[in-house]
Amino acid sequence: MPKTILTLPDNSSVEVAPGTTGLQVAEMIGPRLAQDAIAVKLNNRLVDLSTAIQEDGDFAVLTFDAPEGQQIYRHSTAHVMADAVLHLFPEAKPTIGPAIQDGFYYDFDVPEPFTEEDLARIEAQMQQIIDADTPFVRREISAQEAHELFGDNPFKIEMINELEQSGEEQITLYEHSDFVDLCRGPHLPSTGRIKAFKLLSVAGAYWRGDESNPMLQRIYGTAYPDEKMLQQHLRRLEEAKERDHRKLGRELELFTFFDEAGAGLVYYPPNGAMLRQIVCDFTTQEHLKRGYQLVRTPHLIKSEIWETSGHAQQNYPMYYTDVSGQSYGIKPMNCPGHILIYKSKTRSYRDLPIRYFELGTVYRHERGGVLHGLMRVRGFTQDDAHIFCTPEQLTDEITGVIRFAQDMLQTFGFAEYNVALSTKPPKALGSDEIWVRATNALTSALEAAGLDYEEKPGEGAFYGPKIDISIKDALGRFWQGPTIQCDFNLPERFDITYIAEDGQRHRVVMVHRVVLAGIERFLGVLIEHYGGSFPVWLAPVQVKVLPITDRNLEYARQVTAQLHDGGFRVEIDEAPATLQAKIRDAELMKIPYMLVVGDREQESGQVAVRSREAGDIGPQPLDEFVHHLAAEAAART
RNA sequence: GCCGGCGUAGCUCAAUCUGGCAGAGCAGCGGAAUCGUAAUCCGCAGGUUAUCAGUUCGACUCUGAUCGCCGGCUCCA
Repeated sequence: MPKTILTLPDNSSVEVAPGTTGLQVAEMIGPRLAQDAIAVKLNNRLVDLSTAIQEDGDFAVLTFDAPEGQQIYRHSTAHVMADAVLHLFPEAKPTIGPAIQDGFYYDFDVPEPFTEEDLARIEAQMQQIIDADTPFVRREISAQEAHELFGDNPFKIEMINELEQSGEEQITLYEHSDFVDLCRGPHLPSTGRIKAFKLLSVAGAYWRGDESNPMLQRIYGTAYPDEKMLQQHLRRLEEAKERDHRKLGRELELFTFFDEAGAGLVYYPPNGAMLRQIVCDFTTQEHLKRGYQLVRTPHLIKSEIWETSGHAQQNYPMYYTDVSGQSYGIKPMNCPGHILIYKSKTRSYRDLPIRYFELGTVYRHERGGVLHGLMRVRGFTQDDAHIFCTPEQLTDEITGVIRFAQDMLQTFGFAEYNVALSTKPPKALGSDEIWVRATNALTSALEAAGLDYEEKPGEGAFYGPKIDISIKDALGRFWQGPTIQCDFNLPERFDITYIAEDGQRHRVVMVHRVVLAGIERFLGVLIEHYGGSFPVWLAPVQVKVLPITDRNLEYARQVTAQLHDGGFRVEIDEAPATLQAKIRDAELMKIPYMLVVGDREQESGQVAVRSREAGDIGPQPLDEFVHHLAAEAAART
């Protein structure tokens, strides 16, 4: 009797009769696994638990622990949601409903947008469908049949046409009870397997993300294998709200916007301006250490330069101003300014690489709907540098930038990041040779740094390949961080060259790179990462001195002055309030250290230290505290 | 820019649905109290209800436009 041999993830293998289903194999491995099983991965293909296995190969049972398992679980929930929506809104046309990070959505074409109230009704209907526990059934039909089945849904017809064009002969359907959807699958065995779900929000979304297409109504939701995990997820969302940099920014007086002064334009009151300055000073010093040279370029540049750079023709969202018949563009990027400085002299190969650094403030007219606190603004400052080098120097330069970025991220407490390499897009400038060379430089630099990276083929800019690093914050969310872009375009447009050993002019290679990237966005991420509780080296106010009574004011002022003279950021709370009230105020402002000074401290020349993290840690001589504080600040922890 | 939801004191919110004198807590200011590790007490002040226009005897409330914010789409550092 023939046997099918399956190799399990632990490299052991099992032999089963051909036609055994994935679920049966899972049962053989263990009843618990069978219970948790969502689908099966067979030779890297995802299949239903009910699929009969006819081939040898690698076999894995997917549970919710696997990313694919989560996606399948949630996508099945999306089907159930679509079913519920059609029950309640028979005129709705379902379109697509994929699983996404932490959940799923489904887009519908409906005459009237859904309301928040509709979500509760849809949830109730979904629960009924789940309680009915009907199986998800896979079915394959011909394209012809699919056209008939989905004839009244132009979105599904569009997808069917595309499937046909890509050579699919059979169209796969999944159905449960009377709901049928075009779907590759796989799915859960039955609706009853969905244990905990919640619909979260409604929003408009364009069909296929293209704004020339009709706008659909999207419902976001999430699903987990048990109520506890769902509640945990919802708590994380609540926690994220508490750490929202917009809320903390107001409470800690870090930044603000003025409705009357313009959207997306940031104002920094003293605390925020101090934090920003600390970050800017730090990145400037770190650049200087690494052989970058400081340059400075104006905010206004004649529009002709923006024509040379190509921004004007691209309709880049720039601000322009016209004075006495001369048009100026407010810079949306720092590169042209740096290029002008480079071009102001003839450069020899001996001069290269040249690394120009500027905390460059740029303005971009971002569309109204995309502005978001500090994360997306219209005026922002980049820790921007441009490296002008020879093709041979590219690998070393990029390696240096990656190391730099790693150091900086570590200092700010970001331990994890994702790295993406975007390569040559279909429409690109520059020779194949230079693209290969630059792409190799980027990959070998990534390998030299020992970084895992995801390759995004064809996603580079038209002018060159790039590396994007996104950083993971304390809540596990990823944010766009450092980027490194090779540029073959501007060196051509501005005709920038160097004289090589052969005495001839050669085209320079240009690298654009930011480390913290937009300082505003970086501060936003930093605020959320630390939840506003900044380490001593970053805290706008490091120490608050709290005199207990008016008798202690004079001593408290001495303590304050001594710390201030020592270079620390210190404030005194002279308000006629109780100690408890002063402590509360300082705690709410998340100040790292409070120094309580009363009669006892005054007599002994000490300070009673209260730390944000550890609470009351008792009296000590001021010198001892200063020593400790200086060490903590210097360690940047 | 698009879809939807919003905009009341510095902040958090009431009154808006059903048009009829805009109200509270915190913060602020004044005073009393001088207190030992997360809110002392009393008092005062604070508003062209985002802006502009319309409907109405009368608009925070209804309508429209503009500005701004929020959740998304798209874009992006």
